[in-house]
Amino acid sequence: MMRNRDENKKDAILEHALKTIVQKGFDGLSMQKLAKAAGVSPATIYIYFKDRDDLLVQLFEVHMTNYFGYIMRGLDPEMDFATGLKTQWRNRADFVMKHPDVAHFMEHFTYTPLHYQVVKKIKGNATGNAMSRFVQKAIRDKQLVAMPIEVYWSVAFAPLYNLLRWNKIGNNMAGEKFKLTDEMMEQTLALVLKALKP
Amino acid sequence: MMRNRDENKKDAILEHALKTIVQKGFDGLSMQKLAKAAGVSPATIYIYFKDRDDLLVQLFEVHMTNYFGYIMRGLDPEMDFATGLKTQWRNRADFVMKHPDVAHFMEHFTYTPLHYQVVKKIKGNATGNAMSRFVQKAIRDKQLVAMPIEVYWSVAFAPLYNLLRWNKIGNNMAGEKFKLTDEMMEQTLALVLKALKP
DNA sequence: TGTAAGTGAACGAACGTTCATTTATCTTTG
DNA sequence: CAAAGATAAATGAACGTTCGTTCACTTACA
Repeated sequence: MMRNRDENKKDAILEHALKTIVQKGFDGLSMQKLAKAAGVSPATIYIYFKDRDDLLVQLFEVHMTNYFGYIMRGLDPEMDFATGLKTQWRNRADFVMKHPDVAHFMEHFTYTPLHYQVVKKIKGNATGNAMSRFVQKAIRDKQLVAMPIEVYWSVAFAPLYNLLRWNKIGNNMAGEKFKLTDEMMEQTLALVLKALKP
Repeated sequence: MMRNRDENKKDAILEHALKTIVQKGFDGLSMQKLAKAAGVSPATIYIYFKDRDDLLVQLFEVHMTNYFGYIMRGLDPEMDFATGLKTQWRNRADFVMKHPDVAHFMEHFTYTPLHYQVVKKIKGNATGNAMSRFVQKAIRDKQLVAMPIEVYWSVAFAPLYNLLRWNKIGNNMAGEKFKLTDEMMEQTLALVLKALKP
């Protein structure tokens, strides 16, 4: 009776939107140029998205969902703390290295007013729950100092993301050339483990 | 012979630009609305700024310079490591708490294409040099494990900024309500010191 | 053949920027 | 020490362009 939607079109739109935002910023993304780049009519975009904001929010949600799935790979709740943390570091680093534009976009989006309307939706998601259980078990097993989950996350992962960010930019905080090496990442993980272990 | 510029106008323009960007994002900032908000003519903006990009770059540079000055307050190169780090944590936290919009804007700007043209200018600045000397002295005095400056910065400050960011948003990584307490900050600093001390 | 996907052209609004003009304040002059 | 003259600050209106979005219409499939 009715014609099916061509999901390739939606994907093409999202893909080019991501690329443009990373290269030109949010104010460099126009619907008409995006349509041209994705090879569709401007009106087609409005079949798949309510408006520009909806497109941006969906773009973020698609990648966030995908990312949340990725970082839990090979993670076993019965793992000891150090192994589990190392696995999560590897997953997060692999993802960011493989998809630097996606990582850049997701972090950039965080500073956007649109982010506020997404934040509320992610409450009670599977990834957050799994991490929470992992941390609580490690504390119970005396492999991790007792602390609020936010303190844990900040000490455990913020240093990694910072290194990955500088690596993407190619400069450190002083504007000097910077390239992240495996050795540096291992050294940083070791320091983080030293901080967190009892 | 000539009429002097009214620097209050420039300040008003920059101030309202900052506020708008934080509230509406970069694509929410238009020159005509900005002029109206700052109480000047659109043409006046172009006396003080070459174009929109120049305005944004100058806005960033003004606040970055000011911030770099702020975080070095009360910092003595002869301080022992733990005291020096604690001082820098207090300075950075104070600034972000006192000027949350400025901090938000500066971090947001970092993800913008414009940031690339600023990064190169900051090479060899006084703040970077002072921090470098502080770290090298601490290593020499055996108060700090030897490590690249980027690893040091990431472990030393990334957790703090992460907590401050969540505090500003009012949510943690799982979308739950979050408010940063002094106790949490002290606990995090203690963990960081544990990681960095030999 | 009915229905929704998909389109190109067009809408008014808003965009960044500039132009022609006026205004304010400085230096010079008498 | 006031008036004249010079210069750049400051302006409101307007420029052409591009913006997000929609409309009237065609196309393709169930």
